Amino acid sequence: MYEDWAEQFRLLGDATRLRILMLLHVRDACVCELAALLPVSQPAVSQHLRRLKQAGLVVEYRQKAWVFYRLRPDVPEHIRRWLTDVPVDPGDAGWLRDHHVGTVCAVPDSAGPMPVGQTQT
Amino acid sequence: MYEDWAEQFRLLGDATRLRILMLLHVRDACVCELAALLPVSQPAVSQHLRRLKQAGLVVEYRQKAWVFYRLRPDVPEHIRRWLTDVPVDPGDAGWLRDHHVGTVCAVPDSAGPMPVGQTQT
DNA sequence: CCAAGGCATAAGGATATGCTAATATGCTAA
DNA sequence: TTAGCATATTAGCATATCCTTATGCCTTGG
Repeated sequence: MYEDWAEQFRLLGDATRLRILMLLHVRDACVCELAALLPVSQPAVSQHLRRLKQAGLVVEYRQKAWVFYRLRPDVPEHIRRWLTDVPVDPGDAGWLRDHHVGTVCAVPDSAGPMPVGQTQT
Repeated sequence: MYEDWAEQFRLLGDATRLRILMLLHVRDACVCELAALLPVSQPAVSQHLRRLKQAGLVVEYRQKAWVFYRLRPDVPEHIRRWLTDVPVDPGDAGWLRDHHVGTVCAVPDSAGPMPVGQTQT
């Protein structure tokens, strides 16, 4: 059924949503970071993330006060290829490098995502 | 700019339009054939074809009384890859095999597309 | 030239989509 | 427990999208 495939293309067919995916391709990020970087409101970000989660492209995990999102490691092969064709915005990549949650969202102490096998700096 | 990429994904993000692309991937077809096969009106087919033409994915050429469309041979590499990931509907492929313009559209005499290096049967 | 059919375009309507503002919910830290 | 912030959800709105009907244009064959 072409409708299923069309829906997958449609999922990537929005600039904001596609940008979020590319950002998460660089590194995990929490909602407040994305909302700070993107030119849309926090609810808009949440809604996009919900769609991406329901489509099985991202997963969420809590870290301190924030909810981080990451690209699912087992994203369908073809979708991963499609995303690989899209170049990452250097500005976005730089922003992610130069900021961390504590800087952007102003909360308790400072902490970044440390989900799997990483040692705290 | 992600908007340009999103627009390309959006172009494939409609079941009817995607189906047309997959049909043209099998062989060239004229508007009346597509309108006969697809569950939408002839103007709807025309409008989809116009979008595909404007996006540079297809070209048209006249043959007798009909306007045939074909996939552009120089479609952007990445889009060709994306389309390759989508399986062709066997039913559609069969329909294209079992029908030709004269059968479907009922016009003067019989004739199929004979665009490049082919000899008339 | 005329008639007939293929095709394109225009107009209108129904639905989908993406956003914001307002609000609810949930954690965290004290 | 309570205050404060992060996030999710809801409602409403503006726009985009896709369809149909109506219509005009063009080509073909007589």
